[in-house]
Amino acid sequence: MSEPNLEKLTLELRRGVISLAVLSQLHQEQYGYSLIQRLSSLGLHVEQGTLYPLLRRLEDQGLLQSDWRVEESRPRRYYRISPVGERLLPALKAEFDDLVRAMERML
Amino acid sequence: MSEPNLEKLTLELRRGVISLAVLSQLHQEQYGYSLIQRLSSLGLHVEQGTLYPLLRRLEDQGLLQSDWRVEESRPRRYYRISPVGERLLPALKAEFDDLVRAMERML
DNA sequence: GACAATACTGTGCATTACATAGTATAATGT
DNA sequence: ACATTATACTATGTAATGCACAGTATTGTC
Repeated sequence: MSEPNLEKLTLELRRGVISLAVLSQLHQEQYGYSLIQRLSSLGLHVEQGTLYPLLRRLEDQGLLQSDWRVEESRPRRYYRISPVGERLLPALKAEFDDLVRAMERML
Repeated sequence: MSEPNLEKLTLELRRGVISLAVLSQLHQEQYGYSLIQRLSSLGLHVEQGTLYPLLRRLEDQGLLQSDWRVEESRPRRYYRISPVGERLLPALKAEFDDLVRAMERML
């Protein structure tokens, strides 16, 4: 019998919503580090090793846009949601709401 | 650029909650096939290839118990939540509620 | 000048939903 | 009587991804 791990299960719970959370926060542009702090302040803790690859994946899929800026005190890559992402976000929100309602019927 | 796939994202969304949904429905014992139908009627569609391995994993982790019955018309494996699962379920529910609240703050 | 905070990149592992295929029995239709 | 559908499960392989871990480098702060 393998360990019954609450953390493993909650990990899976969080997993799905992270993309949604990221997309929802990038109407205003953000760089990775600031986004981590923002999500954290909203109650969603995401590791660097999770967020940075995720941002690259989402950009690779065309849902985000980014540019690298060196003018500021420190070089940063700024991300914002793309038009494709804007179109997709409401559908994803709707899916999430459906899921929440389904879970409410169960619990 | 790889395809921006809504299905891929919603897949990830559903992924985490499936375990929670399964645990929540097994206060009354169920066999796999009936559970699939029950979840489906509640709005959560789960494939056989997802549920059967999941049931075995959850049992392997000690969150479920099962027994194989041949007396009935057709042999079936009945699952129900274990005492360990009962203890863990409220914590998992709480995590889910936290997540939902965090998402509400974002969307 | 040591230390923490900031900001990013890269590699590798473990987990898991699903696709797909296969097995087998019971119920239903014609 | 026979075909089809619904029931019920097992098994294998793949792709995706969160995180651990390691590394790089700059900027405050004490």
